[in-house]
Amino acid sequence: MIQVKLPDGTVKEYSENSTAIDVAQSIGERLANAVVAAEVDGTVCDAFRPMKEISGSSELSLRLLTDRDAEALGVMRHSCAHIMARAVMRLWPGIQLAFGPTLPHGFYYDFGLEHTISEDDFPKIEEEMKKIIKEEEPFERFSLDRSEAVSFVNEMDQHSKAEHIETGLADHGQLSFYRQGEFVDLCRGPHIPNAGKVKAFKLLSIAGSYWKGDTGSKPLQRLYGTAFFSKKDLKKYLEQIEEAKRRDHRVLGKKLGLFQINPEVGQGLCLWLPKGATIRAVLEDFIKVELTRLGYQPVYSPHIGRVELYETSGHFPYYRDSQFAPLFSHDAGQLVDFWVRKLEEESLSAEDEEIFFKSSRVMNCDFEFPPGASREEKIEILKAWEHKNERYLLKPMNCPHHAEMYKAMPRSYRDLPVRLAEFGTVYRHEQTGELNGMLRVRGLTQDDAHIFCTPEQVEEEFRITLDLVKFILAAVGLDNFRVQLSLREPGSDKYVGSEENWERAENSLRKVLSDSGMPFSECEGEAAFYGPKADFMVSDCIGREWQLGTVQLDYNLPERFKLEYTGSDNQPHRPVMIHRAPFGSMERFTGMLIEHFAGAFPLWLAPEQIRVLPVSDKTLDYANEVAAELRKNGFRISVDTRSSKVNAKIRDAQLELIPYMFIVGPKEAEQTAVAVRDRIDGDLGPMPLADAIAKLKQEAEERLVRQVAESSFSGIEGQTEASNEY
RNA sequence: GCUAGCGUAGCUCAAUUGGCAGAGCAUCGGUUUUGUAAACCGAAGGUUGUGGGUUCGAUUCCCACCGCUAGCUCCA
Repeated sequence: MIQVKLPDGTVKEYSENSTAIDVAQSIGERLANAVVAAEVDGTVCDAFRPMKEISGSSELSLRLLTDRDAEALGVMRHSCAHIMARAVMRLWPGIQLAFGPTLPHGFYYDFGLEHTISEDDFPKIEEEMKKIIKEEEPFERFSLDRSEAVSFVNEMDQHSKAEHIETGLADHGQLSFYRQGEFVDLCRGPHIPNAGKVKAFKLLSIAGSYWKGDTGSKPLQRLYGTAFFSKKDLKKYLEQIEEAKRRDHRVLGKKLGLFQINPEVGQGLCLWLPKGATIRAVLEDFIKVELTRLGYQPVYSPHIGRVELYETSGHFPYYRDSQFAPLFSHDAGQLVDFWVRKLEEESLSAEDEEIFFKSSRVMNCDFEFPPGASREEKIEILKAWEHKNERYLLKPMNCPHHAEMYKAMPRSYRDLPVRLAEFGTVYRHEQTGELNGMLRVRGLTQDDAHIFCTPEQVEEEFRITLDLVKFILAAVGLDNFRVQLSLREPGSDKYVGSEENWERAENSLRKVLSDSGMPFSECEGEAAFYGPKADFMVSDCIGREWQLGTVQLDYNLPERFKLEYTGSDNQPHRPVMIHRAPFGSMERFTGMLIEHFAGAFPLWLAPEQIRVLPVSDKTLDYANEVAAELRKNGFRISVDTRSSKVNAKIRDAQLELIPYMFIVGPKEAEQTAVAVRDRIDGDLGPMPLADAIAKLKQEAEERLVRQVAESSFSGIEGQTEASNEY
């Protein structure tokens, strides 16, 4: 017998092999039908599996999960992924199963298949899935030991699964499988009792992927879908996706004339149109005031720098693939650069080298190879030539420039921390497929700064910086964020700096984050190679997380640039560098904000804050007087001088999401008043112009955020990347 | 870069099963002088992303390229 404790505290006895469904049965037939999964001793599991097997004890606690429990949704979605794979297998035999995990809003399944699935195939697949669901066949679980499992999956021709058992699951003695009809899959589970529990589902999209994410391995097809316990929930979800599309920053950016990314200008190169540029300028002014308050000093650096600068910092050639190609002042620069790389790769034939050499002569190069020169000697000669000629890189980051500025004068411990700030524009040659509106671009401006401090000051500087990021996010009402503390990967040698420094840095960051009370998670292996970092992950309206602000510790660059300060002991010491960017980049931050506000910016950020609407041409003169007064008070405004009806002018201003309209006619002109219309609350009635100005001035100065479009997805809870697979 | 899909007027979208490319909004010109979400009349706007091919004929079918979108990989 086993003792089962239920959530209400009652304890009941059941026979040895009882399942959660048996327990539900003993309570009532309807409950037994409603059970989707179970939670035994806090672990979500199959409702049809003997509870003792899960708990390992004869005394256990049980929670029955029905369609009202969030945990049940993830279980059902994973079962739906199996059903989808089964349907695809029926339609196109020979499918190679890979992985099929649950996602926050759905699921996917990766598989290899000769036939290329397109969206036209979705109805067919969905039809087959419906058939499977209608049959309500049960899911069954069984385990095999390692050797049995390998031969079992090989018998089924699922060789990827066999490989996974050998590699990824090397430490598992027993492997579990789930069978549903003719479909069997290596899977950790849990699953729903039978396919009939899936009440509403939809295939969403198809994409390419790779076995275990390795681009060098075999390509797979990834089929995305989602499932819910009711048709209503599914419909709601699909409507929310539509809503998310409507507030897409690319759509709004075009409609509101904020920015443009124009193929004629170049991929990923953002053109800030006047209205978008205004928002950016306001944000920059806002942050500049804070930086001055915190003792930062402004600096400027050019958009290009010598390649040698980045060789010193270590960014070249390490990040060569994601940088724009160097600019060479000598015609043969490109040739020699390529030549060196071919020699380094040892992939240059004698004939090709002869062509290179002839070409270099044509291009007036002055180097010679001594007879019988070795590969190394040739590289040395070519590199010496390169160093003699100018090579520039479009600035991929600002740090090396700031490091040089630190070195511009001798530093004493009394001067530290030195905080150098710059809105620095950098260029990165991101892969074409990575580009995404303003959120991922090739030319971006970081609200960058580097703090040079003593090791003892790190903690305090980190704390101040965290507060700054928090303050700035709060100012725009972005409060849906978490901090990710990125640490070393234990045992890896890809990091620079001493063990002691890393230990100290990681502990400092952890301590400050704990003290701050901010929610944070630790992530091993995500650190930069030069130090640990804290990244602000902010959620957008379609549940995507974007890394905005970042604070990073760096022990590497001070070393490479030989930065020093004189300590109180009159000895040279090495400072620590803190890289930080509260917005991340102006592009990404503004893009996020457009979606966050769904284009309806608060008064302090709105590109056009007030529009003056004369009722007719007869009050144009007064409208212009009002406009002059508003401009004098620093507002960004315009006057709608068209000869159309007030209704039309209001409609246009409303659609352009302008926070306030001042409507003026003969009545207002007589009393130096304005009829105020609020974008949110509508007509506020007439008030003296001076009062209206005072009211809006206050609202702008307080940076009041009155309206934040609700996040569409806030209502839907899902597991974050639950991996039901092994 | 990879996989799949898409590309028609400034914008949103029609149409052509291969046979003169069409509407609304925006724009421009006129009429209208207007009170809290769309006044009326008219005009203009296109080598259907680019380049090839098949065809009597291609915007439609085929190929390549460019760009966009979703996802993968990447993000100092």
